[in-house]
Amino acid sequence: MADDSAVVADFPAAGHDHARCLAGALATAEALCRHRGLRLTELRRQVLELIWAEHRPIKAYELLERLRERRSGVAPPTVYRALDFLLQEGLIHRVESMSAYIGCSAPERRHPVQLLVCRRCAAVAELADGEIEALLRRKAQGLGFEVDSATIELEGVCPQCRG
Amino acid sequence: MADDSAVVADFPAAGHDHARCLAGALATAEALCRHRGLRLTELRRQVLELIWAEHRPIKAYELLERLRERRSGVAPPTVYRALDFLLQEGLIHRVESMSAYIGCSAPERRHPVQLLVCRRCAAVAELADGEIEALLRRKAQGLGFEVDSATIELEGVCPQCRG
DNA sequence: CCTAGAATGTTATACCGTACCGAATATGCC
DNA sequence: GGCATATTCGGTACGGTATAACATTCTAGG
Repeated sequence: MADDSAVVADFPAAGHDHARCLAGALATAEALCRHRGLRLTELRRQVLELIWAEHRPIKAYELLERLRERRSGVAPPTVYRALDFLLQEGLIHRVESMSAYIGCSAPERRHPVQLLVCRRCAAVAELADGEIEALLRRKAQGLGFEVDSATIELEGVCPQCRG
Repeated sequence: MADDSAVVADFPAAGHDHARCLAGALATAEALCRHRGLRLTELRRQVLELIWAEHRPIKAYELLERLRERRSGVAPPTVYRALDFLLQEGLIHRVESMSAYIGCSAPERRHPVQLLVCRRCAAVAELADGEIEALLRRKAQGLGFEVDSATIELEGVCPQCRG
């Protein structure tokens, strides 16, 4: 049980209940914002919901389309502002290698983030592995470099797609 | 000497000789392409030269501007094609977090890449650390995930900027 | 209420990257 | 050399990503 808490979100299994984890994520976000004195407005909540509904990385302009089915006259800045807020509060992550966004599975605490992205089905697993974090920090320190943040993304094939 | 070869390129020191490492990089690229039976055309050589001349991550459209000072009628695809070739052959790396490109300091052999990017001066150090690679692979394997490639970028402050 | 700050609406534009097609150039074969 | 073939390059047009700047609306607190 040395690093049991490292896996924040495994790849979704076959019988995985989407609706349930969506509801859970929204509830957590609501609680978290209340606790931090922030406003999870209707817009922000809708964007977060659309992201979790996908349960895969989703692109900003895809969100824009979906949002337009619910609200009229939504323009890019509207989406990007909501994304900025959610990123800021650690409620979502940006997948750099895809220019896309995905819900964070453990937003209540700040944690290092390592993403495993399947190149077949685009499913994502999320790690918050302290051992990786520590090793990277140690290596950087060896060069006198002080790490502020890290982008760690592994592309490969998930267990489901390996069959 | 467990991991002495991990640091491929440290942050450039004060008295660092730009011209020399540019020349070295071009010579290496030339040798490497000859060895692989590939054509380091004038265009590709010029793009590689512009990237190394900067010695910092440089953006595609910045390269485009610089190229236009030497050639007439250069359009985006011209630059991107050259970049694709150089990326393919491991002669340069893409810095995902900046949408920019930087020369690889050890192109002769394929290696894992970890980049340390200074958020003050944008200087970059390059690691090819097998220990990091192995740890990531091991963690991924724990989830049944098979890693094909990785994007590892650390943002922070370099020793020079820390003063 | 009233007001200051936050959030959102709206327009326009900058930046990053690619599909596609045709021209030029290099390479291998006779 | 002359020819067919494949690679590379020029150039147009466009699509995807993101933000600047300013107007408007909403919200919380006095």
